[in-house]
Amino acid sequence: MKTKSFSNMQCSIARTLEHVGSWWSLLIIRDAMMGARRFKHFQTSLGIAKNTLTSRLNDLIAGDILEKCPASDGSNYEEYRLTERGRELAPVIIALSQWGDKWVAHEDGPSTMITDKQTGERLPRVWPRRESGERMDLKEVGMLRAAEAPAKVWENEEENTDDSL
Amino acid sequence: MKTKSFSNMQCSIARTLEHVGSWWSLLIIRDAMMGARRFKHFQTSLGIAKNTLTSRLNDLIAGDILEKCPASDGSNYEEYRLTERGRELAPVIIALSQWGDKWVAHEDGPSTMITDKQTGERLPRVWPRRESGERMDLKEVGMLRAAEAPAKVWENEEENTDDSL
DNA sequence: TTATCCGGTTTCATATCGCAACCGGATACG
DNA sequence: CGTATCCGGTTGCGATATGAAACCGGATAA
Repeated sequence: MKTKSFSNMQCSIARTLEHVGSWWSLLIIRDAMMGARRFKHFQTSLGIAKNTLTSRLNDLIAGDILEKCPASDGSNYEEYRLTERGRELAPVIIALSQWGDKWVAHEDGPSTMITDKQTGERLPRVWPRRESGERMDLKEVGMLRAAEAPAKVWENEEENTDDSL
Repeated sequence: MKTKSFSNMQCSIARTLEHVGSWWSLLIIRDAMMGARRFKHFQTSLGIAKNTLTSRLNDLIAGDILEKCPASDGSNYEEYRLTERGRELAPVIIALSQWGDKWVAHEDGPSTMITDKQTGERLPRVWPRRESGERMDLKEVGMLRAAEAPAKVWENEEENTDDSL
């Protein structure tokens, strides 16, 4: 028996989690975004078992999030680099980081700062906005079932169907 | 032997994943954001095993992401609702959804639309921006180790230390 | 030429998860 | 009132995922 796969679900969130939803994946991607390239970087930074790391790295390569390429330092080894798909996960990583900073901060303060490289300033929170760039209130955001999608099981109930965002 | 915990890590991303990093957590939160309230809603929508769902719901309650409160439909049952902490995970959910829409879309199209309730329009992508609201290029975003944090293991190497975002 | 580093693989014990059966209290039905 | 069904679980079991430690072959360093 396999652990259930999300890949057949139509939902984009489920399909994304199929790629990055296991325990270590997002931390590996975080380290890659912070400059980790080599097996040992990930291994010592994360304290992950080597076989598990091998497995997760291969999954990320199979999902085209990372790619293996010749080491940039001249050695014969290879290194792991983010693909564009991988780099575009930055909003997810940043959102997770900022939520953690606000709600579950470590007593010593955050260990990672997400900044504007030009100014060195910390970025404002990644947040839903209108086309104009204006920040939205969460109450203004709708998460709706697309017309073609199967009905939510809790729809057509007596009460209401508004989402609670 | 337990699966390794992230809670002792200083990194906010790891600390957040401690709450929402297991396979089902974010899908449960997604369903809650789309209006799911009752045990059976989650169970039939996700196709998750009941004991696993019980476990995940209790974890989310322990993490103050969900709370149990009397049912709004007058029955004697209870229902699960997002706390404010939970609602503030919306940027994470939206970022995951939008990444999936772009990179791993289902052939039938996305099943979930994230919209502006006022206009019904789809939201632009959640993305790092400056205080002004201007969208940033990922190359302009820095993910830096805070001064107090332990050094990254790949720092002080011959090559360079710029991150690759 | 020997020792160490690097990036793994293998083996084994434990932990997590899916599945199906069961269960007790609440509700619905006749 | 009596029985059946719904709801929200719990229990037991087998399969999968993970961690720890030992081992390994090729590249590099001394």
